Amino acid sequence: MWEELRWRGLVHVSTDGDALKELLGGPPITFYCGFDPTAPSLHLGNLVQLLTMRRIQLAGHRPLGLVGGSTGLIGDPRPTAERTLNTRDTVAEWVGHLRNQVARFLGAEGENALRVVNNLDWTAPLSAIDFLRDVGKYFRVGTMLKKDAVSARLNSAEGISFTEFSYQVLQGMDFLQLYRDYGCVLQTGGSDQWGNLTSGTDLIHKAEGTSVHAIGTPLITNSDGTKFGKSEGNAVWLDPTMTSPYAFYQFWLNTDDADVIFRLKVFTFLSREEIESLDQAVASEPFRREAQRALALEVTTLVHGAEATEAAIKAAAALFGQGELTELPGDVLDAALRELPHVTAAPASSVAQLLVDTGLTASLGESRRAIAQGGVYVNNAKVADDSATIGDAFLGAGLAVLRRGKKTLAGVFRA
RNA sequence: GGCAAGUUACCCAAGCGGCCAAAGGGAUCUGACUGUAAAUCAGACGGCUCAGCCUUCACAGGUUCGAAUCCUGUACUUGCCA
Repeated sequence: MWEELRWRGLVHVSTDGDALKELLGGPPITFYCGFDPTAPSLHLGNLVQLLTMRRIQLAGHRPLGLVGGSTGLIGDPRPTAERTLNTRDTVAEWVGHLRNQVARFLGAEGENALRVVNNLDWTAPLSAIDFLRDVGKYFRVGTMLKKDAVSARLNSAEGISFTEFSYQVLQGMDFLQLYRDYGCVLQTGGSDQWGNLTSGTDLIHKAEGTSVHAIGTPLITNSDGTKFGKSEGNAVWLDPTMTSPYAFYQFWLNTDDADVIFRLKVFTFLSREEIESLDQAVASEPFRREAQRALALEVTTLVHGAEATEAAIKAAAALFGQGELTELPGDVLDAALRELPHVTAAPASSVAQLLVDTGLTASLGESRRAIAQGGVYVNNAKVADDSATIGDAFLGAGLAVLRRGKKTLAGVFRA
């Protein structure tokens, strides 16, 4: 198991490797990973953790999925800037969403079924005095200041609030609580969380005299230096209402050659042999994008299921196909457009406004610019005039394909 | 609590009375080339009823024909001292 994780590149930092190897190769242990509600949905960064947990679960170990009902109210310090606090209601609502998402990826059946816990359950009843006496005494300020996230902020013009500074203590408490309640001896998380992970192992060492473990997975980056997990500048979410399965599939399909093998290791359950064979394919026939197709298929199926994935593939085939749109059966095109952002509109609607309505552009000015730059198409015909209306461009079934650039599409249905 | 410095568009960062919708870099978008890659080159990058107009340079007032630039107050941030 340990070797498997290492081969997939999932271990960036960890506590003692030999001990972990033994632990993961031995009888079932209980381990946990936490997810803070910073948004209504988890994103691709969280997916790394979810799949890592699943791998460890498949080796027979018992996962605890922690949702950060309390830590989400405090905010994990980011290196750049202080977070804006969300209301308690908002956080509580997001916690609910995260619970469901976490449950989707981890088996709920059998000996080592997923158990979901919420750190608000043990944090909320704690008084400030108890917190400072029973927990605070174990933490040395010098150590706390050395954590990367904290020191980065201290050295910045932004500074850090006491609230965010305290975050590591809360996360340390979580690990201790889970150790006591469930015998949890391993925590996984992103390597940017390393300071918070060790906060827990240190606390348990001091409070209980036991050594427990932590694994930090690497931060996923793109080889060209841009930020991973952004499509069109927006985050890629696991929630299908926030990122459609179609957009999700497209995101993976557009993976850079230089990154695709690494992604397959991290984000799919394909075997070593299968991935190595795809590696060959990238080297010998890159233009076929076999590895990208496999990646997009696997990950979309994991997150959205086989049915939604099939619809996304069919939609892509229809919209990116070589043939004329008019030659496509009406129902195929109709289904494809429903996978995309779409609106209904009257023939008198201007193309520029429809671009805004479908989210292809952010403002009319941007629409005009895009048209002037020759980047807007209706049913694959370039729009030349920024005052154009959708007019009679509707195809037989009363729909039209709006495109910006090469691959950003939207559907328009006749009102 | 005292003293000092700072707050510019998505991010970093210039500007220090008119030539400023505001240099430069990054990110992003479009075009060319391609494989719905990458790299490279070119253009765009506040909003609009777009040869013009409107709203921006922390916030609120003021000085001035004219302010991102000067003055006053407020908020926030940082550093040093207590």
